Amino acid sequence: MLLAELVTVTDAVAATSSRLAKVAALAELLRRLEPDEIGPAVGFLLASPRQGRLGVGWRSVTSLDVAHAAEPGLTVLDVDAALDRLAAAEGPGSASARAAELKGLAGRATSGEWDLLTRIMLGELRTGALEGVLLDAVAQAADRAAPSVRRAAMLSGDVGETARLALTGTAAELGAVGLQVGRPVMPMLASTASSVADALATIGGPQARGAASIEFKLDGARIQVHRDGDEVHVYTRSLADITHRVPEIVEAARQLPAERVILDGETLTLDEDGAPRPFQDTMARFGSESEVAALLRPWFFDILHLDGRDLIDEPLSTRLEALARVAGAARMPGIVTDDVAQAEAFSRDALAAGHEGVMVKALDAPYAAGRRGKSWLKVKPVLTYDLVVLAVEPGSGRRTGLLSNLHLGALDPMGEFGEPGGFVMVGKTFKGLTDATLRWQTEHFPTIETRRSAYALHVRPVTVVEIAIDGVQRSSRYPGGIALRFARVKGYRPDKRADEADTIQTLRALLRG
DNA sequence: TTCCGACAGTGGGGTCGCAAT
DNA sequence: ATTGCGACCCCACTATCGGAA
Repeated sequence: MLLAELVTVTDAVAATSSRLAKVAALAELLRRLEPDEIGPAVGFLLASPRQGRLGVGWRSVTSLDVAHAAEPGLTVLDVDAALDRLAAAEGPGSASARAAELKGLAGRATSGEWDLLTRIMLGELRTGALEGVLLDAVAQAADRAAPSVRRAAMLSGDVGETARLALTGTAAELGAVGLQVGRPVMPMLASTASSVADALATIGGPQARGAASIEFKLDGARIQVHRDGDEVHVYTRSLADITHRVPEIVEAARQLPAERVILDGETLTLDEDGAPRPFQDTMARFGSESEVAALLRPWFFDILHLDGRDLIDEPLSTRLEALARVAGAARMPGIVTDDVAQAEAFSRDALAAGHEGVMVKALDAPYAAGRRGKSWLKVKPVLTYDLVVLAVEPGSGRRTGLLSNLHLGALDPMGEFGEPGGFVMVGKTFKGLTDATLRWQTEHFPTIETRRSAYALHVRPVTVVEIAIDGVQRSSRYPGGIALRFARVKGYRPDKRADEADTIQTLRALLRG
């Protein structure tokens, strides 16, 4: 198949807001693919090529200057082969080898094809169709039930292979795709609740008769651990195999009293007193190839398979019983209760121990791989501060033409970081903005503009905005030495003056809890 | 007819390894 | 030795479509 056909279809998909129309257009395309084109094409449609990391980012794409082809000629398999060569380049000279490969590809592509190719390589198509819509399209094209396609994709962790199987295999083969020890599963995800009481009410239902599992929520990295005898693999949330980086977790898995097991959990590093280290310190270890002093410790909160028995379709209550037999000291602290006061007390314990908060989970729910449903709710404390807008950046995509991303400053009353009474930038945010707020920003900020830079409109520091954050972290980027974590807008505060804003000292005090 | 679950988009912070400088 | 890039860990929130109620 020609790449140009994907251009036509993805343009059509982007042009309609109807998901049914997107699914129909994608299904029609999928039906026309040859079997060996399905894997590559699905990778393109998800902007997640099957080759994985290509070593190609925004910089390498935009620094190219090539004349494009006048007529389409590239096929899906041509592009797949070019991406193979890009992914294979490493070592000295690899950057120029990749640049040459990119240049060759760009020269063979029409400008429309190159536009699609760059979006594929940069990982964002923005056509309003990703995994969910594409899986529906696969089901439609293959004439299979959507849930069976989705389940196969989630349990195999591989949408491309699932599409190939659905389109070329039998329904029975698709239905036979299941858990396999050693092959990662898309992890189950959580929604957010505003309080433990709310979470318990949601989980327990209107009558709140059902109890829930309340568990510590740790500020670390998600891990999925597979053990088959002495063979152990550790995967990240995005299913990357990081076994070689975490020997201490491999060793811990080998100590478990089970032969074949799949566990879901979280890992982080502790300080000498056994208190959790900041997320940044955990990431320094988790992201590193080399062994350093700080050891990662695993905590397991779920079990998907135990010694020949799949548990994903069992209720959480059954899975927790199995986990209790296997995990020992590596079991995530948790209680089962229907009592709000008891759950809240447990949440306070989690926070007192230095953790993020708690998870509240429905005991009757199966392990819904790849789903972000209401069966798991996270509850974390939210802090709010009044900060001052220093600049605004124009938005992109559906925020094109609107002023979107805010630069936020804290008051510096003593002039520790500049003029007394000035402001120190502590982060940015684009979150929490409604369409109405975006329109208001776009009208308001030009009226107090002081200067424009390449990326932002700088304004007089007079606009106070209430910002919610989860906390602060060390920063080498910002002059105050801290950055906001997960900042989002709660609302503008026209009733407040800038000199009433919260101070950099107040925010810095959060660093040490 | 209204409600709500699921999805996609819009970007934020930091950390690492690696190649180029 | 330093710098810039790419990859990837954490993440909140709003708008929208279309099936469920």
